[in-house]
Amino acid sequence: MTDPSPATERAPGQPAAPPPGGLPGRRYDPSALEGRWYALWRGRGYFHPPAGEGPDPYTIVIPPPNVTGVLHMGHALNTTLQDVLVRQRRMAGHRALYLPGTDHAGIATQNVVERELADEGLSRDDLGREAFVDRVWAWREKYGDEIYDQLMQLGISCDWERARFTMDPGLSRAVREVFVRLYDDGLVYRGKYIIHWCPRCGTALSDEEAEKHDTTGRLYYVRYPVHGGIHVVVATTRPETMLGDTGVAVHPDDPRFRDLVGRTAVLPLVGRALPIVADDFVDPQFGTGAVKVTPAHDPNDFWIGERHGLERVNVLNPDATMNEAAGRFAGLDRFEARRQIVAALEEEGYLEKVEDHAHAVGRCYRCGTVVEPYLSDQWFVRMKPLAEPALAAARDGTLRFTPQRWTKVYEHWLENVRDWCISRQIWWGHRIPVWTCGRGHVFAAREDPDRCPECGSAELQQETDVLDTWFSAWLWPFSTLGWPDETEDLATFYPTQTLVTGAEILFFWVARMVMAGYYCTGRCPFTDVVIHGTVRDERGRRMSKSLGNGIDPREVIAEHGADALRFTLVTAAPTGTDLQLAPDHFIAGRNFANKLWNAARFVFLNVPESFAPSPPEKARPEDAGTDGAGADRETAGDEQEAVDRWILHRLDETTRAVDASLAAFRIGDAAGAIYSFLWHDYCDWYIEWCKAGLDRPHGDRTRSVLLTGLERSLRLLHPFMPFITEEIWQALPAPLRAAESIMIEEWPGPAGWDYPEEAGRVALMQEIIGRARNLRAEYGVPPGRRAPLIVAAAEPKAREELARHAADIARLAGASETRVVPDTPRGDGTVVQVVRGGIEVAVRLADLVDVDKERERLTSEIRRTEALLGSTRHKLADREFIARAPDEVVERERRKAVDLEGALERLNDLVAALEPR
RNA sequence: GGGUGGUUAGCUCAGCCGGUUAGAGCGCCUGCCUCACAUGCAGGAGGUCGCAGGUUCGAGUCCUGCACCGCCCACCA
Repeated sequence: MTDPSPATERAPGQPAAPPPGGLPGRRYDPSALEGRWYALWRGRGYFHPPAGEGPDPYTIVIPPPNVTGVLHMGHALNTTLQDVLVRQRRMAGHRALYLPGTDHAGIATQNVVERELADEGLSRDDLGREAFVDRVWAWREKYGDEIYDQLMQLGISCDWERARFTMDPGLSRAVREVFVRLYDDGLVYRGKYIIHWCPRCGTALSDEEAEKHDTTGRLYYVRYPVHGGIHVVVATTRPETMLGDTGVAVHPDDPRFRDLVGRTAVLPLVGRALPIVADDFVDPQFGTGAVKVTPAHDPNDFWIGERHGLERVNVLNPDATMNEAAGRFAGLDRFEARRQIVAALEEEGYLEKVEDHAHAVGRCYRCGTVVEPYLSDQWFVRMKPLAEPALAAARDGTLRFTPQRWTKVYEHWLENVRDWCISRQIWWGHRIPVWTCGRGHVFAAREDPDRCPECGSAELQQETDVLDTWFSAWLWPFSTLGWPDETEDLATFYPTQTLVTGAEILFFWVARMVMAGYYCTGRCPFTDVVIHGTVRDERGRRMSKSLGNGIDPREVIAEHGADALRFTLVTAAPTGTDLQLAPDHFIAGRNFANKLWNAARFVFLNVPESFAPSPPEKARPEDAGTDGAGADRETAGDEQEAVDRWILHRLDETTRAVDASLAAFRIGDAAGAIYSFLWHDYCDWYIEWCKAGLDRPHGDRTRSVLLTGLERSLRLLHPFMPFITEEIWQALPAPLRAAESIMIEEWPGPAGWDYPEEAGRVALMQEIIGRARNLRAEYGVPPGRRAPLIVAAAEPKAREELARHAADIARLAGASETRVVPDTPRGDGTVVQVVRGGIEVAVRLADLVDVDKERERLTSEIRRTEALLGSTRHKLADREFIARAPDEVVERERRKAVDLEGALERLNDLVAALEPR
């Protein structure tokens, strides 16, 4: 960050960065000023709202990025959207808190440090638990705040004094508090169930952490002999698990197997006797209608086994190699075992057939390894009771989703929620606060205990597992504010208002936060959940490190500035659907910044430093009145007044549009409205109009409007492009600046500039000018050539109005003068364009171009075009060409032909127009 | 299997309560270095709104069905 002192030392009203009377350069250069402003804002405490009594708070908590992370486009989008909302509310007078922080990301971080260790030829076991955890902490100390620097570069207005980390002492205390409460309430339990096991990470995962990937696998049909020469055929996708089979199940009503129920099958390769049981779970339609039952390796089989008292035989080691129960296959990796078992089955005549089979395979969300359903002792949270208030909140509107459709997804998950496996067999994280004493008493405790509360035994053993990283994340909205203590921060800023996130963590995080919010604080932790899309590359692929298709936000900032990045991201993000981004897109944001910069330069060049702007008046009732009254009054106005009023009217319209869009979280629309106003209304029309208006009698009024328009636009734009708006705003005349920074300046509301009559009139003139420009372009009029523009209007009133603006119309249309007449002259080579409301514009071609020369030019152009079209058509008729040329070349030729046909038609029309009628 | 989003210009997308001639940005074509900006200005070309029905005076817009693409969920091994 750059030293802020140059900006702070500036005397009031004396902008230091831009030289007095103007802004430097024809191109906006963000590189130097962004860091300077950020340091200044932060130094002045704008990011740090006080707790306690005061104006309405507005709180957003950041979805804490993984401490291992570097800023990617997803973060840039997510945090920019949040920052827009926070900055806008801050300007609107709220005590806006944007609370930042990072997540310890248990498995992910442990993996990173383990990889680092591996490079040194070490494993975590070489270090031991304590040393390893120290090592992770050291890693965090070194790299953990990197993402903060990156967020600062983005201009995110987070309260860094309130930054939190999920393993902070305070948050760790909150984790323990919740765990113990849940434990005491009977909502946490321990048990031996089938969970998702990642053999690479060596830990259990929650259902959500096992990502389902559609895969084409194989379905193996295996014959299991039953005594008496008959056999039963079962189908399996994981033949290696058959070594753990302890039964065969069929549907109770299936006539094919009625006689088999109660008998035993023999497990091939192993020889174990398998009871054949009848169970409703079995689908007679699928496979052969008979299922091998492997209670230790399949959740369904586990429950079948429970119902029928089948043995559980675990054949896998935690690293997914076969264990000693696998007999001669022991020691093999699961997939190698699969190959060998299939081969053995085939050899021994047990394999009936193999079919391709599409199914979903779970993979570890951290390392991508195929997870194994695995029987083990784990800790779970009973979710049903917690889900109820969370579900009610969505149903009764306490909790709203934007876009709304996510409500259903959220509800569906909660309605079918299953218990949450929260224990992880890793070392980095919150260790489960449960102890067992020497006499077997098990208890949970908020503080590390000295002795067993039941028997006083000092021989205590703490659980070795740590908690799922989401077990701290689900407390985030209140643990960060001091909970379980009744802090002032908590009282002031909780519940929060808006949660902005991607859909991919709706279940992991959002739904669970709502559950924890109700359970711990009795309140919904936020009122609005805004779901934005995923950032994809130009081919629609998710941006990711492994694909190498990511665009690094830091590079975009370095090249184009943070404002350009923010603006492009926000405008490219449609509400709730994914956004595709090519690197070029950021040029649009950069260009807009440059456009604004130069508009400001124009204003400063045309307003003397000493100029004292007077605020534009509000419309009085008669201004906005009926046609008659308005028109009467208008006859009194000067020629620039309508345009001055028009731009103010448009500014108010824009202000309302921005407010409406932001209120509906259509943040891109809000940015688009400001863009369109600034570029197309303010720059393209108003500034051009003003170039004459400034020298007219009411030039100072126009100067005031020019300044007002710029100043209010800057405020509207500030949440989106904080740096450039501050830089320009600081160069404005002092009377326009109430606050010391635009960041804390008042958010503009509509100012009562309702001038629909003038707005309509200017729109008409824009159209007239547009038609006139079109005539010039169509007939290839050389730039310097001026000729009278004829504007015909039947209505006397309309003629009167148009006559008042004749000079501006002529100037902006590039005409020598504007002749306002009752009827359009016909014949004599006069060409006409219809505007609307009975108004037409016309020029005499002979005034503009040499008709004979033009006819000649057009004729030769027609000949050239015809020749080109001929050869293109010839090509397209050539079978050889069609067959051999690449598709896109043929397609290009096709389009070329269409274009040429259109051009030819136009040229012929033009020639016809040259002839006097 | 269930759910859900999409299909509109060459590309990326708007299009809200059904209502003028379907819009924007980028790209493309033509002409301009007009003293705020060539990161710009002006003009222009380009669309059977996925397909088929239906409702309606009127349909990108509402309804039904279909197709394709995507995402989420799911205990048929």
